[in-house]
Amino acid sequence: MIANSATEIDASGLAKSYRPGEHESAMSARWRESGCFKARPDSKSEPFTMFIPPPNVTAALHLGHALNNTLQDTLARHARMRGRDVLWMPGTDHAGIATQTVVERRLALQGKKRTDFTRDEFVAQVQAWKDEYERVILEQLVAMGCSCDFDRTRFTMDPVCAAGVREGFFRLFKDGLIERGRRLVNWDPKTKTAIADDEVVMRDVDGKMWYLKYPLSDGSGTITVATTRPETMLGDTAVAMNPKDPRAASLRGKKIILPIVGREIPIVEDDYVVMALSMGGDASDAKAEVATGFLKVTPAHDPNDFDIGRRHNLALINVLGPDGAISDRHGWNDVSEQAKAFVGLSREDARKAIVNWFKVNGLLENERPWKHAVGHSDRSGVAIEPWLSDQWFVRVTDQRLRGAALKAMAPDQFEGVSPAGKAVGDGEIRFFPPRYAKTFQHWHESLRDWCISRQLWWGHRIPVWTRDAKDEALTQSTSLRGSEMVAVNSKWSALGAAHRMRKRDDGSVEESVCLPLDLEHVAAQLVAAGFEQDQDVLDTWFSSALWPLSTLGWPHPEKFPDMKGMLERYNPSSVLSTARDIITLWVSRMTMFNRYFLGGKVPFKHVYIHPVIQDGFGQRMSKSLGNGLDPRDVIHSHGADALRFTLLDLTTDTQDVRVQIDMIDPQSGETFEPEFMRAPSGHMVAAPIQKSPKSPTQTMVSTYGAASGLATPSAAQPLARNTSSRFDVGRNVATKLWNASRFALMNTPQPALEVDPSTRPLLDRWILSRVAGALTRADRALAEYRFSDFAAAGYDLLWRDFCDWFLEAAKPTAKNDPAQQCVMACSLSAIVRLFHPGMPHVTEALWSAVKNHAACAVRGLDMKSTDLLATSSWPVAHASLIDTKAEAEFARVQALVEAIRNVRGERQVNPKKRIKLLASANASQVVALAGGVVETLSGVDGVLPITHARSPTAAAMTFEGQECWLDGLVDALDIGAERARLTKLLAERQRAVSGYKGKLSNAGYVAKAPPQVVQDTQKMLRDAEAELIAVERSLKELA
RNA sequence: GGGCGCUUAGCUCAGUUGGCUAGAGCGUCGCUUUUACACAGCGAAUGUCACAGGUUCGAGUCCUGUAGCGCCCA
Repeated sequence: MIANSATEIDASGLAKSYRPGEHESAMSARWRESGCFKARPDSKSEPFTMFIPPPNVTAALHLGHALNNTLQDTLARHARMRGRDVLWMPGTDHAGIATQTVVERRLALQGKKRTDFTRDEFVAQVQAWKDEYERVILEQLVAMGCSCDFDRTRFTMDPVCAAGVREGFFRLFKDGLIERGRRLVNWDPKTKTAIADDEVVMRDVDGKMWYLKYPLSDGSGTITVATTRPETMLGDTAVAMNPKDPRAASLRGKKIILPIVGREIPIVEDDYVVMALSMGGDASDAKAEVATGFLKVTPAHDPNDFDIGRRHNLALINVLGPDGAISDRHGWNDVSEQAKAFVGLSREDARKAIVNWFKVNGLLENERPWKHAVGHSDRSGVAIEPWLSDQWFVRVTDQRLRGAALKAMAPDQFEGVSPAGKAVGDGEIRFFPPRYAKTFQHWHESLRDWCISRQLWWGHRIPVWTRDAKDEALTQSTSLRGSEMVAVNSKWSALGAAHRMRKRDDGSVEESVCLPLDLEHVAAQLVAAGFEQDQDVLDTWFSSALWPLSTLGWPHPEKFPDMKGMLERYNPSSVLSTARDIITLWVSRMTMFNRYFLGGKVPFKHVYIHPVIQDGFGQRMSKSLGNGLDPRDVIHSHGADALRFTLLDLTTDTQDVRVQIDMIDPQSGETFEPEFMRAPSGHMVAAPIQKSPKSPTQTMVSTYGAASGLATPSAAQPLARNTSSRFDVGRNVATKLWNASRFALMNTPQPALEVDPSTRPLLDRWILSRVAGALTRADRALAEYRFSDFAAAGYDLLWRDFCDWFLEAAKPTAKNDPAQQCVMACSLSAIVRLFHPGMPHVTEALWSAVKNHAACAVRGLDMKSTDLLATSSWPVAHASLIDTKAEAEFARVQALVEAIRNVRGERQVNPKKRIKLLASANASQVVALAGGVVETLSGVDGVLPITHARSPTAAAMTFEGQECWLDGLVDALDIGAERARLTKLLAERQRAVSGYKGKLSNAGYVAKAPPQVVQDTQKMLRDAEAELIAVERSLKELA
């Protein structure tokens, strides 16, 4: 019959091979229909909770997401099988700047701008983008097998989350933890918005150091300042020097006439100034070498100068506009005739023009190349501009926030004396791997206030209404200190709003009213009274920081029918699994907010930081390099379980993981290693055009080629998708699991009995002990978030123990031994369960057949079965199942089998050839212990005493220091080959003997090492010596 | 500049209180298409554990220093 043999069902009840595509969506459907991923708030079981780090709706999930979600799902499924009530909360993040930017970029392709639309129209466009990608993301999670409670899927801007954001902002505002201030922010002149410190990436730039001469006002000469930013000199309000500088005394009290502008500015003395090398500067400081000892001070355009300005009470003169161009409309009032020429120039043009002015006027002393780090916007890529503007800040440096976060750390992970007290939540957060606790701690110790306003349209609009103070009496009665916002009592506060006032830099007074959600109707009254709602939206991380609260309906879960009791039950969560760079952006802020809003409760008990996935060259995967992998492509080429298993296997806790990129030939479907080249940026990338491995005339475009625009995919030259042969491991495991299950099931027709392991032969006791050991190993690995070890526990049990030894050894016996069938079926059931958290689809597909053996049991191995594997129990092995004696004995069996196989392999004997073993005393004993297993596994069909006559072609071997012979291996002896084999063995034994002798001749070793270690060495020496003698004798006989 | 890691077989990585004649997977080389699996089985080869010191009876493992790589924060 010519049938599709792969789909043919055999005696096991399973198809002949596992094809992921034929099972995955069916399994997903079964899980969904059963509702088994739903949290059970009413259950008595202990909850196990995770909040998914909500992926940005900017794009589909990449391999890093696949990794993190695989790890979380493995934990979730493991916990579920162990009877926990699992809530894995899914959702997505609106990702303010990032999403707005992708939509604006798409509009730009159509020649349109954001400002061509009204705010509402534009937001609707972004919303459409969000809907599309949210759907894709959720589909990807389902395709990967993630067991999220999808009915509870949240979005950071949905009404439930928005209510939390609104309340969080209101409370912080009311409590004085949110304030407005004119500060230097990281301004992105391209997107025209402020960005947070951690959205700034430092990049080394090949710039220049310019040396500008500034004349002293008394005409006594000039001093030279060194600067990398000459264009900001228009805003200089002082020149600073180090008080220790030898020239300080003679310059003290003098003034400078600022060139171009003509402004008279003081010379101030400040320790911050780096002294010139020639004036006693520190030779180990690279800056001393380029420094002149004089620093131009521009408080409005440099954070360090801002600090100097504060110390010396200097004026802030802002000479730049929001687009980064020189402007006289943002605080620069003393524009001279000469300076007017520079107004309106971009910062790049202004730099050239200023430098040129100094050159022309003989005031440019020098210029030299200077490599230095410049902050760039993570989003738009342009250099950020420290810029003065009114922004909203959360005072995270307040002890109620920062202090609470530090106190949350587990005391033994805190460096120094832990501040944790006995309050709720103190000392409860633990990091895995522990080294990341330091990152968390250091971040808080050097924290600055968090700028939360963004000049965007996409996001949570700031719920504050502002106007110039109008109520004179109220203003008079309020004691305004500096620029601090002060709470006032008013008709608005009487309604329940928070009303605060502050004095602006220019002396005018501003009043702000923040409305909680339930006072939304007051907004109209505020507007009528001349208030205007703030135009800005909140930093994305503000809503993310509330994720563990807002997704559970905080502050009013009673308003949402399905959230009753959820907050109390599922917050804190069990573990947060996330990426390294998120510790500062997210972990910290969730900790501060959760503790602040929930009476000290921490948002999670454990924080697991997963590794970063890199390409084969150790580079981060990125769209522009085209070196990313789409999980959907891997699922297509290898299957979801292969993807998952491989990712688990790669996740060790010491190193980031490398996944080298391969390509799929779109014509043949074949995977091949592409040709790489060095991109102009210095990165290694796949060459834009690749040749087909099958037919070199056929070409295709790499993802780098398409991303860089160096090649355009077409019908003749299609785009080649990325994959990686790294995922072969996972695919192979799925296949092995499938085939092993089929074989085991074929050999276990109807075992319905309970077996007492102690009545079973060595082989059976051994495999059950191995199952128990693997379960212990797997449980411990997951408890410590060592995912690679979890994967290895399953792999070793399945492949090495169950397939290579147990199934092979049981082949001749199982068919006629119901008890052994029971052991086989139960071991298989345990293995399939063990693999389920990592490889849910293939195991669930197997379960339809495996569960039919639920009637058999092994005493000491507890397993409960349900219709679905996902809800069946995790196997529990009692201590009685661990049989150290059986393991030790079986290790001897394995050693003997391997010794025989070694000789067979070396002599290239056909595996089918049956041979005779002339066994030593120990070997005979092991053969007897094994009850036929040695013969089965080593192809021996007769065991004779060592004294038995042997043919001239027999080969010598040793076992446990005793000589044995194998006879009947070959028809004619190749003396040369045999001599080579024995000579090699001889050298090996000699090396061993001298090694052990050396150890034992060391008096210190014998005297100080533990007796057991010394005894072991002595035994190994005795065996090695005996074997050496045996090999020597064999060699002699050969000659 | 500060912090955190990493450097072990051709490649990717394990190696949990120091006991190791250093392991796995892939790749390589033999033998085998044996009725679970060639996405397989059996066997083999391959390492001055980055380098230099130190502690110790004993160091891949602990300490110090050097070099290179990576990430985070300035």
